[in-house]
Amino acid sequence: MARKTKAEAAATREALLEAAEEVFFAKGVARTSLEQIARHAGLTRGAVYWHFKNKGDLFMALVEQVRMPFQSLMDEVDKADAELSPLESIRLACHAGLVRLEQPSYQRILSILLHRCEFFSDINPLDMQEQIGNECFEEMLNVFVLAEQQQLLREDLSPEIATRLMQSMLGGLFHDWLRNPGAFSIRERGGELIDTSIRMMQR
Amino acid sequence: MARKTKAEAAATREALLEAAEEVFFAKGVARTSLEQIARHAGLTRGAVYWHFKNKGDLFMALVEQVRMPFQSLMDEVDKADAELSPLESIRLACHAGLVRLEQPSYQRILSILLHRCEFFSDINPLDMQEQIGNECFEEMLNVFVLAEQQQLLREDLSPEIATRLMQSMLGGLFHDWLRNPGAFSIRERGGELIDTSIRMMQR
DNA sequence: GAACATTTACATTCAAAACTGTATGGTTAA
DNA sequence: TTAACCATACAGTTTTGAATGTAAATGTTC
Repeated sequence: MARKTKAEAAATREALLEAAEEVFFAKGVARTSLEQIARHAGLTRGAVYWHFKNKGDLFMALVEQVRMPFQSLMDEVDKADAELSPLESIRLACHAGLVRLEQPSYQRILSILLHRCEFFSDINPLDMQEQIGNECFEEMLNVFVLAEQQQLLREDLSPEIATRLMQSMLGGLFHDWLRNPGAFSIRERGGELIDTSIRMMQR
Repeated sequence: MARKTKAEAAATREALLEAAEEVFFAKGVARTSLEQIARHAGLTRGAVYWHFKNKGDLFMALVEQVRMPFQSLMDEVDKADAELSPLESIRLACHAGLVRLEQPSYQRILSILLHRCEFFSDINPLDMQEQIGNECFEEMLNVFVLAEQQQLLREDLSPEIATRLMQSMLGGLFHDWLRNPGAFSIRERGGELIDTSIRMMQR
């Protein structure tokens, strides 16, 4: 095969990732072969083995794209309005997270990670799930601590429990929704749950 | 091989299910072969193909064991004390659910269903997850409606939203915990979340 | 800047392993 | 005697990783 330019090579790498995303989503990770991915991208397994070490490596590269730290959502909100109360900031940041979920690619990769893959030879998707969750937890906790310092939280609610409540609720919601995104609107139902949660939490 | 008595045959069927449970849990469903399951039970693939049609059939038989309708938890609570307020009934039923999760077999099968299996040829674990969730939802909703009729719920909280909040929160909690049951005590953390949720929900 | 050498970016081919489903065989409970 | 219960043997497919081929892009030298 003729050698491609660096830009073309990068493009085929992207094409492989996109193909993997689609086939993984459609058939699950375990039941898709590298052959199928390559063909779906109009290439052969040679290309796959050139750009990635193996299936696990390809999977890792795919999931690397979905890091959604809570911090960036907060920044997004703070930039729009710097004078928000901590609870309102959390509320809006959660809403911003829902908006991001409307991006189809984002949706598919998250769905693959949560519902369409198992163990791997040396890859453990559960660890990735946990890592992403922990990052968000730490960042949200800081804001809830701020809310408590300003005496905005109910007296019988600690920042730790508040954070866990939000995390678990959102996590469960995402799981349910990604299982069947057509069943209901995530912005609508998620928005309701977020708003009522925050409302119940404030003093 | 010599023919076994009916009781012995039933015992080997159970042994196969138990072996499947352990190997599925340890290696994930996709990456375990029927050979491995049979050997782990001290048998051969012949036994597997006699008792089950194929891997999907074996998987179905395994998951059939974990139906946990919310109703049975409520009954369990009602039997202990018939004069409970609806909110207290829900609270105790959720606690009872946490207790059931301590049963190792229960834990493993649920973990397989949630985290250790993908699609199948004709089996879709996501449908099972959804079905189990929906059953619990309907039953819990009824009790929350009762709570509203007795004016025990916050005025700004509908029974539907209350139910969804509890469901999502518990679902997210289970997912997190089953990912790594050693990380924290489900009864402790789950108990906290349940209690605070109910407390925040009441008028 | 032209000629040459070297990599790159894949396609193609090959051997090996793993897994499945079925078919067959043997023994004993019914 | 029959057929349940399971072991064993067999054929077939699928997938993987590595080896090999190759033409163009890139680097190097003068």
